Amino acid sequence: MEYLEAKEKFISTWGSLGTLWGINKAMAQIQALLFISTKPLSMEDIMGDLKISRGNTSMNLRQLMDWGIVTKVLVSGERKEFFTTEKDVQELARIVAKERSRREIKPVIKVLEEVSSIEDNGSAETKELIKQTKALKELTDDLDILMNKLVDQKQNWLTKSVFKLIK
Amino acid sequence: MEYLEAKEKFISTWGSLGTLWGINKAMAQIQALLFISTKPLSMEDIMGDLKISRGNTSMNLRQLMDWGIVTKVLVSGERKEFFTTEKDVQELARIVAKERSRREIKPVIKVLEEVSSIEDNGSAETKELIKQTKALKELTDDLDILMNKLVDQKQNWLTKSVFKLIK
DNA sequence: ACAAACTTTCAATAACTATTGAAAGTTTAA
DNA sequence: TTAAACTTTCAATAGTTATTGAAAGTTTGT
Repeated sequence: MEYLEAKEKFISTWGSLGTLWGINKAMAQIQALLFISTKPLSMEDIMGDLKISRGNTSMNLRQLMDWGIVTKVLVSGERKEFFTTEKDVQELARIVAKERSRREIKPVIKVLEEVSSIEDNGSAETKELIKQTKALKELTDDLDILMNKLVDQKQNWLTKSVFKLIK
Repeated sequence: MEYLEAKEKFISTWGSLGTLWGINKAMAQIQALLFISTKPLSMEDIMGDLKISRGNTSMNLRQLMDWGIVTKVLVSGERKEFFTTEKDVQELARIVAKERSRREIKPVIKVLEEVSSIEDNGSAETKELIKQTKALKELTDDLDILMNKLVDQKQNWLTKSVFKLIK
């Protein structure tokens, strides 16, 4: 496989994986492109390479910056703006985990809490609703805490400590 | 909050959370409804309760059965089919983790493997592509293995062992 | 073998989400 | 202060995915 083919394969796969970590295709592709680039890229570079419009590029770069995954860099002697992404996969995972927890998991936990604490009027239906949402709340809580903790251990958390425990 | 309001809140929240675990709204809502129901429900019951069409109900029930989350049950004296979902959250998490790994993560790992093992022709671009996709491949691999292992420890895995390690 | 009771399929369409591109906005250099 | 170089915004539109509903298919009881 040639460089160009491999690059395209990577970008398109990463793009369609976007949904898995909750972002859209263009956003994931821009991130992928920056991730394997040896130097910061301008908006022109990105538009040209991914064949997407200026507007689309602008909006998705902004979102990536909101996530904290992409940052603007100044290239001296250049007027236009250039962009890079976090290059360290561990750090990338931390950011994504934190953001998804904040944006998606936390709000769900809040609803589960509310629902599971309605008053028990004695009916079987109410009892079941309380029981099941409580169980779901506890699981979601545990997973969220685990995710955040794992991802806080800055270096080598996975291989270092967790694996030996559960092998 | 009354039972009905709580029930609706739970179903709609769980439904919109569907994307988080990679299924569509109707599918997640059907599962939610079954999850808090005290008895198996028929297609009529589900259509009526969620106000969705017969076709939609049929297709999404089928998908839930493909995932292994919902099963048909026979209710004696009844001609129509009834459905229940796995009621244990731990077991539910196991099934979902296994399926997502198989359907989404494994294929991505395969592509990352292919891309990261292209021949190094010495150029900086190629070196970067190899380096970064390799790092991504290793992280994804680790997370996938971790997810599957955690979820294999049938009972209490979370609270029991992992938490004390990383607290 | 028939028909009633039920489920599945799938083409049409509705609903939603992403993308474009041109106009408006901003920054910079002279 | 002007205008060129650049970025952002957003209404229009394209593209994608979900939903409907009616026809076709299946099963069961008589």
